Amino acid sequence: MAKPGLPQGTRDFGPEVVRKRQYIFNTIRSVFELYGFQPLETPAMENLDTLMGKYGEEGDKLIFKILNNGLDNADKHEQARADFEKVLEGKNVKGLTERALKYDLTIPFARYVAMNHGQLTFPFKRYQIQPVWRADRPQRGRYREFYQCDADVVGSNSLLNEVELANIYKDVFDQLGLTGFELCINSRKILAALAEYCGGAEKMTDITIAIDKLDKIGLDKVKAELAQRGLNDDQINTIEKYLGISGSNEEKLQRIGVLLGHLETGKKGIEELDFVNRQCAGASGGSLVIDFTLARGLNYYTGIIFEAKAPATVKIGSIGGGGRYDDLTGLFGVPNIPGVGISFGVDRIYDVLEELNLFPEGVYTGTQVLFFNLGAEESKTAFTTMQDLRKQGVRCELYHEPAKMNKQFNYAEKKNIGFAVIIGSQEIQNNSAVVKNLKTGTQETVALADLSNKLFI
RNA sequence: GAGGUUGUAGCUCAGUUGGUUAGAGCGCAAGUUUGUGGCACUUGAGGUCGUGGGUUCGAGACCCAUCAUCCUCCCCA
Repeated sequence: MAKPGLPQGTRDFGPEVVRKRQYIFNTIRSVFELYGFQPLETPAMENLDTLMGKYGEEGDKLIFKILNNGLDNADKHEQARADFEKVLEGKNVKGLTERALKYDLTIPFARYVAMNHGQLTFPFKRYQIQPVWRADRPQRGRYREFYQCDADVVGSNSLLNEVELANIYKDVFDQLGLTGFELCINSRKILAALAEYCGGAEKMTDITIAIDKLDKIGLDKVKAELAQRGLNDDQINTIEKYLGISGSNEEKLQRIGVLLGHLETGKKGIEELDFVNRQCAGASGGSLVIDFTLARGLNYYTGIIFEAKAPATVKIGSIGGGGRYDDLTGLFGVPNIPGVGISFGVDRIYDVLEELNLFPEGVYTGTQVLFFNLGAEESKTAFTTMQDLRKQGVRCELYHEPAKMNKQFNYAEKKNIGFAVIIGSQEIQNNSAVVKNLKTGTQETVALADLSNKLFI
């Protein structure tokens, strides 16, 4: 028999880990609900052509494709072989792969909105917490299956939505105790204006990809990359000026105005940032940072973009991101539905909380009371007593077989159970039970009838 | 897609320039203790050294291949 194993980049989650993950999910979900977002779920798989071409050239390569069933059918052999030849040339063929695992939650959501826009009440605010898959090479903080938690508002152009989303980030990270996170914000319009100003509007993607790496590789390497991507010295000098902008949010806005304020798109972008910055200043404190180097890879963003960064001490980088897309459903034939959304990367948030030791004690609690099993007769009484407690909402279990107390204590210890209820022959005679607090070691004898009045915490 | 790292007990890892019977800690089981745990002590179980070839009198160690893993780049959460 082959050794059991997991597909690369996937993980099992044991009981403790699930509890901790649930803690994160619940925190995020409750904040989403608090802001009036409604839940949505979409299938694990989508039609391949729903996904292809939405994430850029690199993204297409990272989509997990699903091999069609029934290819071994003799009638289809010839067609399958021909199709395979095409795949070897790097093409996608419906005959072989019609479906794919979803790559993110935004495109499936756009597909859903496009299919249901007639029935939806706009603005439609939905949140979605589901796994997504990427055929990436796994490494630190990067998996092939991971969860995203998205919240999007579609059908509204108001920048108030951006403000709300920024505050959701703050609320969630505050509740998780993750002080020191940074919410970086920029506008694609400013990036577009920069490209336009350089005289290379069509080079916007090249420019954004390069400058996004500034904090990672440094100015010199960014300039080298810009040159390699076909920008001339003049253009690079302008970009260097742009990247050199620093100071407080207000100072940055003032300085970018000098550089790009004369351009229509630039002016708009600055107004957007200014509005969000002002609105958040009171509410969300100092966590909002205007960062002109923030670019984000996904092509469909058109306005404000967000990126939540873990505290610098944890070298894990982005723990969430999002932005505005003016015409997402246009890709699916339904134009003029604007939207803005954000995403939390739970797997990375988990790693950050773990590293900073921020999980609260409470997440580890499971069973509250272990009933000892001291024999066939004794365990009958224990069982009925236990069922009474369960009706009161106390989480209980009965040791699965008669055993030495030693063993049963150890079991309780391992499972971090707070109380033992011991019912032996003596207790049965007196209609009582011994309740022992396993943390403190103190114990008392309680009448069976009074047991349900006890608080096992 | 490119580059590198590591694979030895359930887990974390030692294992010298190639040499007889492959070790430790933790965990597990039993006992000291037949109704009171955590500690301590004693004893025990558990390995085809990732897999397949090769070099050698002799390979856990050296060579080749292969699989897996983790990490870096690309890109991303």
